[in-house]
Amino acid sequence: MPELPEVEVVRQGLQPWTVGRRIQSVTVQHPRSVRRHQAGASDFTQRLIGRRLERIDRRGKFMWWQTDQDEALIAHLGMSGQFRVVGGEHNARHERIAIEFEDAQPGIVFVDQRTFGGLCVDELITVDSSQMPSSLQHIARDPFDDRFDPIAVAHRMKQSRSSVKAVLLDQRIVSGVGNIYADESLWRAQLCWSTPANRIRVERLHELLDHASDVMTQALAAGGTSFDELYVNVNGSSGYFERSLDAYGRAGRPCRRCGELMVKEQFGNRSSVRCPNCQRRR
DNA sequence: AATTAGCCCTGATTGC
DNA sequence: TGCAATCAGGGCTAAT
Repeated sequence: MPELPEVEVVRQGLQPWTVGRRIQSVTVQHPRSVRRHQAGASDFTQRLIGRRLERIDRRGKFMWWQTDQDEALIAHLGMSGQFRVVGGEHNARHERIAIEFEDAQPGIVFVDQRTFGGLCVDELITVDSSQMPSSLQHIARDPFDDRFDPIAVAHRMKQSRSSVKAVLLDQRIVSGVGNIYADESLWRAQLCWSTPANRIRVERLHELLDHASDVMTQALAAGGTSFDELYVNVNGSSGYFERSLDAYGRAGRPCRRCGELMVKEQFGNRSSVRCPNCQRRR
């Protein structure tokens, strides 16, 4: 499940292969992968052909290229999206969109088994002195953003009666955190996922955000978390942060802090793993 | 307005 | 053995 560190690995991997190059052709092989582009697949293609990609940015789990027409080519990996650099013939399983460039260098393909991810073209606007795609205005700054304000975000979290995990996953409050790094952050902060955010001292919420930033920084340094071939870098290589995970995927195994057996619990229609001893339910 | 449940999707795994 | 149910879950929409 690509979250902020995995998306950042992909962004950095794509940069040298895409920025400064002009698009020659775009092939949409699956309509669902451009469903966010309201005007349809042919409009998507027409807006991109002949455009030069100027730079690639990211906020939370979204990334986008700025084109020489000052539009944004937005990408979200969803659950299983990948970008692969391909030279010559390519026909990968679950290949959804292919982009070729005017020079003779390799193109890129968007591969996505479950098609939760996708691409679209959108206008760029300036919000709060940051340039970003219009359709991503509701996405809050992530902990890697220079202007991320953990004190303000902690106070915003403190106002919610939802569970602290639901708030941590709310991309309108803080972006980039998904189920893996939410469980990791809560384990480090010794908080139970179900505790209402407004019942937690704001100082502890601030600490939780610091843990989130730390664990994602460490995951990025390790090249991200890979469980299987569903998350890989543009060259097909996997990250190795999985071996460093303390909570996610460790149900039934001893807590690395106290030795108690970790438990898996239902959280909405997904799951949470916590230590029943050092992440006590209030 | 705030919060939560449900939907989309495919393939590996589990259960009968 | 074979088929069906289950699980994974981000982001959006609908319902409460």
